[in-house]
Amino acid sequence: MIAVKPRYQQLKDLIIERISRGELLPSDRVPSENELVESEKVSRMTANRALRELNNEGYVERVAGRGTFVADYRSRSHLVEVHNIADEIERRGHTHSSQVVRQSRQRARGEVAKALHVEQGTEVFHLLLVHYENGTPIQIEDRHVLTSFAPNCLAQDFESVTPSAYLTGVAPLQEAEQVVRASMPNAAVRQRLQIDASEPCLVIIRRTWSGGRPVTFARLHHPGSRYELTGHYTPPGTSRAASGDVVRLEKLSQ
Amino acid sequence: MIAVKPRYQQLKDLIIERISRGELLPSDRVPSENELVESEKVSRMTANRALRELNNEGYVERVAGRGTFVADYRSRSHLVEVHNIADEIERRGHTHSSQVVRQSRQRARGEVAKALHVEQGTEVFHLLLVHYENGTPIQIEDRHVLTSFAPNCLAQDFESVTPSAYLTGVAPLQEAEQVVRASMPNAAVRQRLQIDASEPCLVIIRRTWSGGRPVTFARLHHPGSRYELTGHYTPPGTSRAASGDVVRLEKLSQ
DNA sequence: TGTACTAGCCTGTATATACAACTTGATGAG
DNA sequence: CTCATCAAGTTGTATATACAGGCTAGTACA
Repeated sequence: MIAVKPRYQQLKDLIIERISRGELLPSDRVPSENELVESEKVSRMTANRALRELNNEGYVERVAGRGTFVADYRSRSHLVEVHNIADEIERRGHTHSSQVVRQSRQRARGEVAKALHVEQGTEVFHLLLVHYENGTPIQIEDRHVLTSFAPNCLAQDFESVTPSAYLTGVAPLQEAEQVVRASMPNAAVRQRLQIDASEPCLVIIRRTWSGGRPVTFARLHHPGSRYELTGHYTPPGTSRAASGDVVRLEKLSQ
Repeated sequence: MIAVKPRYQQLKDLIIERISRGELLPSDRVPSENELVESEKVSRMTANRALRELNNEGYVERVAGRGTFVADYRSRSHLVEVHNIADEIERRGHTHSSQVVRQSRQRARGEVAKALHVEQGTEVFHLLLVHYENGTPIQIEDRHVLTSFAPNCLAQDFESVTPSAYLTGVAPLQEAEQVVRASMPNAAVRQRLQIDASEPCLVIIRRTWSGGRPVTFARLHHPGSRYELTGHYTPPGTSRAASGDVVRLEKLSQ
């Protein structure tokens, strides 16, 4: 990277930097175009391009006549397709509840240490909880979190605020990796999900990054008969098809 | 939509229109900024904004000094996360092969008709094939295609070109919806995938749209022990993390 | 013939300017 | 006190202009 970056990109980097170091928080006001013209000695069109692109990319929200504001992490998380199970259930009009099974400090071993890029034996938080939809178990969340990322993780009441919601509130999750597989659960999982030995699980293994390093590692087990993962993809720039047009796929006989 | 669209958006719509009606094909040259200045009576900056945004959105590729060209549908398909199983296998350095089980016309019934938004009994193409990775079955592709979308579907040799590759070549797939679930396969599926009765399947049910309506409907069965779905998400505008940094998750003991 | 060079087109960026539309808060009239 | 109006600041768009740098084809030169 010997070549100097273009001016508008420098402005974008500057603002992204301020956001990701927590200097600018969600809904905070970002310098206006004219203020950037003053402070950064650029033309208004250059400042406009920087802010416009940050808007397209979901970092900020712009309101004509008011200004530019840091976007809520939550509204940006759809980019990452990281669904919050509680929101998902609420959206279906059902009631969500959860039960914390374990909430402790633990030494990271094996794949947990590897996934989080830390030395074997490093202290991490370990959360184990079961999520219920209308009282029926729908997900086991087995999550490890870097202690440096969320220092007061032990004090949280994760039965009222889900770990996912809490973590996206602590800092923006900038990157995510997930693996989805189908597998037969062991006895402990079966018991917690209240399923019998013949039912498979949909398992999601997910790592999320913040500030350039992995900060959480989660294994999510779902009963195959009660949960499915849905995704809808439209290329950007297309006028959105009315989502009412999307017909819910019915249960398949196969 | 009473308000007139901004000029740059009109230009974008114009070009997207030409692309999606097949007037402009992949790698075709798109009018240059100066040509748009002439023909559409706009300033060069407005033409620049239109083409630049189309580039960001993956519709076109721009090369300084040469011009602007329609992007290959394939390079855009990552947006849709529609992986071509053959490419995926090749990327792992393995060999892909496939066997056509059925390739016929059929009358759409039940959920197929519903999914494709056609009347019960409408003629559609039905494809059933098995994909192999190094000779081991890895996917059953059970796909229905609108006859109007791909008229010469029966003449295709789908053992040399996968349906996915063929269909993205026919026209750009503009929208996709997929559902992922874990379920126990029936005997027919078990036999084709060469798995025993205790192994679950990862099932992907996918509809893709083109020109505003659903054109294909596919059910993809994978052996749970041999296939997993991976996804990696980065918000746009971030300088890409070196992908070598992404550590492959190892098999979990559960 | 072959090679070097250049003119001309292209994208990429940056600036200055202009006007429209929206929002908010202050100001002034009733 | 209340309401209408207005001024100032903000984003959104559009234009004209300028220069840098990449690419290509054709031309001039050896």
